[in-house]
Amino acid sequence: MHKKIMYVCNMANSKLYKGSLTTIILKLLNESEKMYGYEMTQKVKQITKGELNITEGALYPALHKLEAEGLLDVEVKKVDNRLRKYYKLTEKGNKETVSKLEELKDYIKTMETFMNPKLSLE
Amino acid sequence: MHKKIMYVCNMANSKLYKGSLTTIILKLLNESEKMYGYEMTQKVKQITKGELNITEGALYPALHKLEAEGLLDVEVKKVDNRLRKYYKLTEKGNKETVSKLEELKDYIKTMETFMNPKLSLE
DNA sequence: AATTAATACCTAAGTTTTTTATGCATAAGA
DNA sequence: TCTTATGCATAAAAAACTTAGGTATTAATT
Repeated sequence: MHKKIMYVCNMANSKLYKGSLTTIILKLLNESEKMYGYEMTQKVKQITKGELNITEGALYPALHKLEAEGLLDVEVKKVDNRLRKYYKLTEKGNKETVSKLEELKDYIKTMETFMNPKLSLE
Repeated sequence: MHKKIMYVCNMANSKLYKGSLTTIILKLLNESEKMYGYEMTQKVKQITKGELNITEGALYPALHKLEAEGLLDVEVKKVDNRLRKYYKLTEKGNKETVSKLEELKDYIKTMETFMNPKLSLE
């Protein structure tokens, strides 16, 4: 009747993943053309070899928000008598993806500056 | 009497910096031995050429938390009749810094996997 | 001389994002 | 038959940050 509760490892135990979920979703859709939520959780787990597990409690609200903002389009399909909600990027979503990936690059560059501060200071 | 309100640019307009403030603080103290809060905001602005501005509303509570966790020690000094609270890493803080920088490296590596997914997938 | 900007600390309300903990339903496997 | 996997969802709580104040001293500008 009741589901067994077992949490594995959310967001790699690291707070750094906070704020990057949107970027991850957009990049996944940029690669795969169309995906459904559950598929994204599995794909991320696979790509990162289990290091990064996005939780459904974070994912679904995020998808709904992106849809409401006009960045994603949804298409519901029934496969094996089970519903799947396929998401894909809109025109606006494509632009936002480019911008988010730029931000990620900038973020990484900035944080690497902190890692090797000697290079940037006198 | 009243302070002019003028916000410049918080956290580089990017949500990605959420969750990285602690890492930034620890790394700054790892480099500089001891620093005070206001000095940190200026240092970060300088190092990132204005791209990243940490707000005091985020910084001070973060410093208090790190102190409460035993990662930082405080020493109050009066300079020019103005108070400064100098923070430095404790033994525990040094270890946490190593661990946080490891996490940052892992995070960057993982996110770069998303940027160049062809390399990691068949 | 008076106002503003800079230095230096602080906090509290509100927002956003994520975690945690559920809920429902079907299919597959042990 | 019971559990795991698939697939969606939400709601309360926690966490982190933004926004918007506040106090006080010193330096710079008007």
